[in-house]
Amino acid sequence: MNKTLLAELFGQMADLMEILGEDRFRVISYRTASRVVAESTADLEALAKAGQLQTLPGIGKSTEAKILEYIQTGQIARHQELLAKVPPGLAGLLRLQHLGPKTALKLWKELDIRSLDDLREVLANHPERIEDLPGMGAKKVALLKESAEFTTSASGRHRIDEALEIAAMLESAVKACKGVDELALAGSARRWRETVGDIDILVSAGQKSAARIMEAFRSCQAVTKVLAGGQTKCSVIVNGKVQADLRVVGKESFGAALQYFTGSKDHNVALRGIAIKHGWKLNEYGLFEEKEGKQGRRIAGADEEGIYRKLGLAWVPPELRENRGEIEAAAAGKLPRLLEEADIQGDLHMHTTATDGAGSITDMIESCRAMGYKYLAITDHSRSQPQTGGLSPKALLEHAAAVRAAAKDYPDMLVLAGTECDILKDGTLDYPDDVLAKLDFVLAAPHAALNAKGPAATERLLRAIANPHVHAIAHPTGRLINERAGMEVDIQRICQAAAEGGVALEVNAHPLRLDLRDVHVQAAVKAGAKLVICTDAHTPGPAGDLALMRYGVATARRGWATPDDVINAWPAGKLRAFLQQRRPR
DNA sequence: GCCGTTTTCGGCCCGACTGTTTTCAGTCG
Repeated sequence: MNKTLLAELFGQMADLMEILGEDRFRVISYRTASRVVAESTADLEALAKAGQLQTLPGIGKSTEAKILEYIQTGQIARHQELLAKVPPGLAGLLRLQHLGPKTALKLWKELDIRSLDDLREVLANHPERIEDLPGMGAKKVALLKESAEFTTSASGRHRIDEALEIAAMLESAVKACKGVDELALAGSARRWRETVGDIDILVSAGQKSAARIMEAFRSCQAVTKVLAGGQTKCSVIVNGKVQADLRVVGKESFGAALQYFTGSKDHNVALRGIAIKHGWKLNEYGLFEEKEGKQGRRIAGADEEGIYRKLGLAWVPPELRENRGEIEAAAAGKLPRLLEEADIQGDLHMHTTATDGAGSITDMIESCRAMGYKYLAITDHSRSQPQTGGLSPKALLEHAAAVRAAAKDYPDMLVLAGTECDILKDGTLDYPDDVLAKLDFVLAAPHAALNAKGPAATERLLRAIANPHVHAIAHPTGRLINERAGMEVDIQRICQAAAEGGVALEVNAHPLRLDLRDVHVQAAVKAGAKLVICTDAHTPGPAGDLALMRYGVATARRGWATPDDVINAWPAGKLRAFLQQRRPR
């Protein structure tokens, strides 16, 4: 069964139902089902067999029946019914900005527009037909033209590192403005999601300064277009591709606005539900008492902590705000002490000039020392990666000797001679066991045949985990964000095997990889598997690739990882003991 | 369609901005 396809199916059903004007809460249910299926790390078929699907939040009787139907027949009758009522391409119109379900319905019924291509054709040749529809006009047509173009050229989500770079530029421009009291990054960037749809910046300032701050924001050099600009809110496009929003609120509302605009939406909806139970109302201006349906006294709002406290919750780190159990944990005082960047004691995945790295062995040791690390591992590529200059067994052993020789000059550092050894297609390793046995640290990693799905991909990793010389699996799925989906594996089996075998799973910190991803980390933590967070550095210097550690730490935090779960947050002695228990006796 | 320390029925988050309007509907986050 394909989870991604099932999730898309539920999403498309929601779109079609929305166009048909069906009950909006029912539509929300289908969107929830889509998200839960997409994010689930559980084996849905096993859950289905056990009659346990309804234990998933947001999955009830009706959705369970539809999942069962999908497993058995590969389709859902209700989906087919919807497709019979609405042209399937119509849902594609909803991807456009300024075009929602009502407009899509109107375009179809009045002008027989059935797809994005149809819409483009009419916009190009007969725009007056759209302009003359009730509720439409010249400006609306111009907006649609623009978003039809934008959707092909520059839509979608942007990598977190790219988003943070743009955010920093915007922040410094706004910060320089007089009258800015507080400034913070909000949205999914503050939550450190792996991709960001748009950048949200929040400022507190007096009313008199708001207009000037807006102006500073929209006149930033990199701003290529202003989408909207009101009294308190301004939306722009930066570098022709990334949307950024600025909101200005009063000081008394800054915490409420920060909470509100940080999201996620699901987290906020749950918080609002708690407020309602108390007879209060929560919005971006504060937490308010309500009297006879009217907004009463503000009881919190200046800072986030106050809002969570009033609602009976511990303050929730932004990385956890996805409504994946953090609210229950915050209510019970059981939020984990999340891993922090300062906990990291070393980096165990990096390359040198021996293969495709840019620094020498000593460059990398010096760089790690400058990072304040206590240990590192040099892990160059194996022979099946000829494009990287992968090492033959003989070259590998010579390289290991060179690493150990260099390490003698650094008695304060633990330097491990290692490898990033290919996991071949059948799950065997690129070096024989007797070669691997001579190393201090063996990272095994899949590099080729990365579009494998199902049991074969899972078995491949399980076989690598079973090798007694392997200490950790690097970038286990091989996905590249926005470029390659990677292997679809049964993550729960992988985590189980890793936990039992004492093999760590890497959270590759490169913002192109972030592999394991957040929900996989959460599955690993739950299974008791240990993690190792590494940068896969190919350049030396504390400002080079080694500095990417923060993305890995953030991803681990999003998966609820504590320092105890992460072997390179441990002291050197404990790490050594962990690695040595793998040695076959 | 889901869900339940007020509920198995009756709720389900809330406000800003825009365009086409003349008090509001649609879209967005």
